Amino acid sequence: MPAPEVPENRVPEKPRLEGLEEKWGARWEADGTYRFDRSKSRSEIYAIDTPPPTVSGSLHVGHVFSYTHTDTVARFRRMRGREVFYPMGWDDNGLPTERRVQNYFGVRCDPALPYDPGFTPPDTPPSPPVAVSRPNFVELCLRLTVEDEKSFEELWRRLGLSVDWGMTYTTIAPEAQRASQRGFLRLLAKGEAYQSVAPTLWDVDFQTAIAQAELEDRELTGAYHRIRFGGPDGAAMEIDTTRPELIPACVALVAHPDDERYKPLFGSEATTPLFGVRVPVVAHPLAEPEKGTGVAMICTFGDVTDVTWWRELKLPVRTIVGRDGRILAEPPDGVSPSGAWQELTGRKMEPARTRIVELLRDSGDLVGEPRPVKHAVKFYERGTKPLEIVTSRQWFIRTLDHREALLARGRELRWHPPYMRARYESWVTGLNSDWLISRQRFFGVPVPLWYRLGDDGSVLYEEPLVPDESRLPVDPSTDVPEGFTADQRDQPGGFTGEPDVMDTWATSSLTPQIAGRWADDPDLFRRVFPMDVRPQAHEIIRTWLFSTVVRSHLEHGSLPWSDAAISGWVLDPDRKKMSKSKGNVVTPIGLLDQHGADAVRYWAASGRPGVDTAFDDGQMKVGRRLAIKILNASKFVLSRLSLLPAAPDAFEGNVTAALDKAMLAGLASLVEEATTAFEGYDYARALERTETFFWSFCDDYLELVKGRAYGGQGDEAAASANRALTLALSTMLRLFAPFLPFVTEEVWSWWKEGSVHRAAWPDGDELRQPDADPLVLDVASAVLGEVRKAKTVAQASMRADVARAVVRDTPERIAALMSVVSDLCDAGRITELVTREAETFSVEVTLAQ
RNA sequence: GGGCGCUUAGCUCAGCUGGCAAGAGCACAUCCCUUACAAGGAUGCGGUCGGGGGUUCGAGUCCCUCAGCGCCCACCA
Repeated sequence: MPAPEVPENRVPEKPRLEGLEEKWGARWEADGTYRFDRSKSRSEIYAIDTPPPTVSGSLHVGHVFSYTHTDTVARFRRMRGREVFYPMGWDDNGLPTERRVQNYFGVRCDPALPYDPGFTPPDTPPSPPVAVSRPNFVELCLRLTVEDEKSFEELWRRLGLSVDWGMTYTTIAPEAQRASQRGFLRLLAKGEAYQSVAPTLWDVDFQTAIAQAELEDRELTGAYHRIRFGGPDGAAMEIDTTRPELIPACVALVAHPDDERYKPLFGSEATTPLFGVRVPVVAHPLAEPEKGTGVAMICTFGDVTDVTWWRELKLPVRTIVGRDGRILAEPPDGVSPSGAWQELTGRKMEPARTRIVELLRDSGDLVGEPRPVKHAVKFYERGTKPLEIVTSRQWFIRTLDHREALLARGRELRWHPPYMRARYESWVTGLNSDWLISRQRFFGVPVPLWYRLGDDGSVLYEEPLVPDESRLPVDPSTDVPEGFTADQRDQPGGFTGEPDVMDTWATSSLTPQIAGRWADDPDLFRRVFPMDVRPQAHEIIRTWLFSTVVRSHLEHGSLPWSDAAISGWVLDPDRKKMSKSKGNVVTPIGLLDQHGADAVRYWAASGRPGVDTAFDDGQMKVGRRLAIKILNASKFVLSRLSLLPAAPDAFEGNVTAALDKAMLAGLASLVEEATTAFEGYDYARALERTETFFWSFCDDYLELVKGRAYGGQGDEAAASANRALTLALSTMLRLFAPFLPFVTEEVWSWWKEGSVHRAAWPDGDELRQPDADPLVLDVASAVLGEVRKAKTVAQASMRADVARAVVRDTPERIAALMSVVSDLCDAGRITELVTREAETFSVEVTLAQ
């Protein structure tokens, strides 16, 4: 049978990985391969709530790791026939951007300054920094983030993320601000957002309030100071404290109600050393008799326990710490401005502590010497100084009232891996305050409110002026509330703008609403919400995941998504989390240059869901080798086939050989296993199984079938082999496509029309042959292995001829072996194959001379 | 203080509902230029599955307990 004319053989002579990323990246963009079709209905769509990376920093290996995980799932779902809604977002509002802009341009924001339309930043950052208005500052933030976002997009394209780049959002853009402000106003209308003047955690460097979710504990070395107070009965009362500088802020001494030592003193008064202020001795169950002397001083405010005591015992306030972290100029009520106060005022905490210890030692009120102690101190996670507690007016969203409902939402959500839910549970269970969303910062979404001013110029906070939703987004510092004119700003009887912005989480908690264009495109929103999956890292369960659940629960009465896929961290080889500060970060673009995108993705996809994974460039080399192997094996399968460029059915023919059927049966099981794994978000298992199958396919099946495929056993036998080979290749390419999008697309293009990434995910049922016996391939592989071993032991080439091979095995396996004798003899170059029944398997090999 | 996870070859890890005379890759050793692949291929060396106890015909796999590591949470004067 003469081979038909081949118009063009698309299999390259020497397949290479080089150039595939540029080639296919451009093609996917031109063809709109990953473009989202918004005409599809909710049930046809698979919607992903992509984490928007913080653009004021750089993408690191950890990002590459976790975004690859999501991309494999997106590609799987797309091939399964879902229309995948997979936008990218950039988180560009908030403190990180402010800090970067300050350093990059050498500016600082002064909200009191007027806007300067002609402002251009100096060429080199000046020191000290130039003060600029808030609108000027915001302009600079926008200018810098646009640049960052370009480079981020470039990296993601190199990595091969299958996002629709036409749907990108940013958290500072007007659309995001509109969604964020709308969400806030609706909570305000429902009474779920409220303002309160209360002691809150305060960062003295950033000079802003901090939410519970942004706290972290750090171990510091401090010292217990035993301090003598004047007791009510004339005797001394001693307390232990790590913060003696707060003595002037002391408002009471406290002991446990059942503490017999102090029971008689409750209700009487003690006197503070140095300041001579009389403070009550009170009882509260939080005081621990075993700790120190059993008596503690309550200050306003040294820590959150002080706040609890102060609130529950209705104590007065003696504020001594200012918002800049220094001791105030004016002493609190009852403290004399002369004497010890003069020694402390204006000092920061550390110097104040040093000084007051000297004073106490001089006055004889320090008992013994300070005893060093290691203790946990609360910090803002981005901060460098311990947090103080400052009384201020702040905005909150109610969470405590909804604790049970939020726990129920956590149980409704499907977690991958499931044990990650424990982190959510412990966070929600441990909530101790509502969600503080206002920040005294500049580059963020403004709290969209104004306040009426009284005739005396006082701010009437109780009467916020609310903009109509149609006006959003508004900036209260420049926009004017309905019914007022600009010249009434900050005038008695006029209005004033709310100066605060919302915390970045208050906006990013709405990523499903922002990406789905809740405020601007209700039709789209209905098609994508609630979404299918939130992929994210475990460290931000208490912030991003939690806050998103809160917003969706309060606004829509539902979960924001049905599944949460939690990824782990990348650890450096010393098992520490990779981070910039440790100086062990490898740049992602360098990795892609060195190993190639498919190889890097292979490493990433090998990391189990939720599991912290070691950075391992050995794995990337393995991934690269796998990609090369796919090129070469594909070339073998396709290159000699005469009908190559024609349609897939050019390889029509029946699979008749037992060996081919056995291989396809194994492949069918693989497809089912990979599908199940992917549906449970276990991409790593899908990859591992596919890879294992592929290597044994190459090592054993390909070797066994080679001679027959070339026509060594006649046309019909060759047809079976070639049919099975192409079927297997087509299947494996699709199984690998989510992981290795570039190399699979390349091979696909050699013989198929369209993108492999829009091809249908394989179906195990279509591969399975009715009378397949998997044993055939197993036995043949085992015998082939023994023959190879014999050749290796004899230090002979694999081409060496085998004069005679005696296979001993069970009758069942011998029967299976009989159906592949010709293939086996071809592959092993065996002249004579003899079988003997035996209990255990063995092969006796005699090489030809 | 409470909780979660991990502990399997030198290294990085699989091992899902108990059947494994314990697996992969890397590294290492020996051999092989074989027409898919020498930036390859073949073969091999290497582990009493953290310790102890229990359930079971049978445990890396289930239960108890101890230890180490990591993380999450906690009102840590």
